[in-house]
Amino acid sequence: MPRESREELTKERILDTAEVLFAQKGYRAVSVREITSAARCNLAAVNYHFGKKENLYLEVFRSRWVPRATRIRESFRKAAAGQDSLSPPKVVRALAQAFVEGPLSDEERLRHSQLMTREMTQPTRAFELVAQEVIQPFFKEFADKLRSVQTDEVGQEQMLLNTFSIFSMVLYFNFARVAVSRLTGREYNTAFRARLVEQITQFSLQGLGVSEMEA
Amino acid sequence: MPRESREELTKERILDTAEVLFAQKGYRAVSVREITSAARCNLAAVNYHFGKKENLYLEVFRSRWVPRATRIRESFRKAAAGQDSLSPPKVVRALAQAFVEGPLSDEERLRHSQLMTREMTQPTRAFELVAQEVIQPFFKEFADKLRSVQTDEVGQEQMLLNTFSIFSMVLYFNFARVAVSRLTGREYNTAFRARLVEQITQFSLQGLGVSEMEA
DNA sequence: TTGACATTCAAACGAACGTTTGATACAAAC
DNA sequence: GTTTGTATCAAACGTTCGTTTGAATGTCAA
Repeated sequence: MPRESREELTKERILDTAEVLFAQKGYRAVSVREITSAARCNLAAVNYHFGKKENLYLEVFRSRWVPRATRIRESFRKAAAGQDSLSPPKVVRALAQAFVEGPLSDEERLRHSQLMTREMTQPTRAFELVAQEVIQPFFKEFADKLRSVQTDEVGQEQMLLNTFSIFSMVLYFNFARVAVSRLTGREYNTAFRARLVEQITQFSLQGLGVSEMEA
Repeated sequence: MPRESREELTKERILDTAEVLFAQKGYRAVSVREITSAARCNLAAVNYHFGKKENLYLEVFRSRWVPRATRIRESFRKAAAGQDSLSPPKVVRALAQAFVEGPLSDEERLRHSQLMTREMTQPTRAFELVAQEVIQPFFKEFADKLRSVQTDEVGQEQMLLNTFSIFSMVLYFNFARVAVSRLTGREYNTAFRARLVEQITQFSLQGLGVSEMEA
């Protein structure tokens, strides 16, 4: 058996398994023994390939999470570019679709949101990676695109907060699916996900159907 | 020294300390030794007063989290009742204020959101308590109040999803404050919290300032 | 065939974990 | 004064943790 393929097989298997378990239970709740036995390899393999457990966690973000975030971003870019003429509703819908219906499988989407939510609630060293390489550039791209098609002038901070508002819904409907499912009584199937895209888009764009403002 | 006060002092000190640490680091990442040494009591005190670590975690929700959630709910009720005539903007603003500027101190608010977010992402036995005694009745009360002042008819599921959308922002701007602070460059002081209430209210009610819908 | 290198493995390391134990201190009840 | 029940304490329990070790195995170049 060729050397490289064998080496990579174990290493890749550990990364795949570790990502699933870290997303499900969090860093501390997953033991190295649990990872290696699920990945069908020896206990010492983690330390051999990654040095220590913490490095494995970082490598999961580098080699799995970031590429997947890039796929989402490209999906958004593609959905937005596919339109003849862009408008704010189309940009927002493209974002919601990329995240909720996008290129990921259902399991991937759940994992992705869980890992990201974990880093947002209690940042580790992986947060630097996530913030610099993914969140910041993505926010910038989305805000630029939205600004370019909006008629009225909107300040930079207002733009950023609007982006956060949209992202909060996108993330929430993914990571809190247990609570959402329980309270709505609906499973996260294709129909419900389409419904959520509609909800995020419409809610972001027309609020609660109230035109007059001020309390 | 009277019997009850001594007993309660230690027990209450453990609960206070445990809540802070569980909120900061999560259940698994906090050891019983860490709690008892921070609470200045003996290691065995946790098992004496609560039986085991898991029961302590549940008791934190029962005796600390739920009462605080009740205070928030009463704050919302009061803010909404204080108005002469209710309107959707006033109801939404009352909710955002109750959560972001409400009766809690800044540390309390952070703890509250962190514990809730943890239970939403990976529910434990505490989630049942939270869902039944707090989230469900609160959602119902908010939805009823909003429906009663809305002119047009809105379905029950639509109402629920709208509530989720608002709550997603409220929760997100609390629990993800590290990310929000980093990307906006603003601290979570009084001024910024007032700004966030404005953002949540306005965003919920008028969207992005776009009146025409459909993509 | 030999030597160098990469990978896997069973076994063990010390440290930290949740929990239990039995002694001690102390206030109230008899 | 003795008994009873509650709370605290130091110490130890057995288990699990992340990590290390050194031998065994396999692969390729010389």
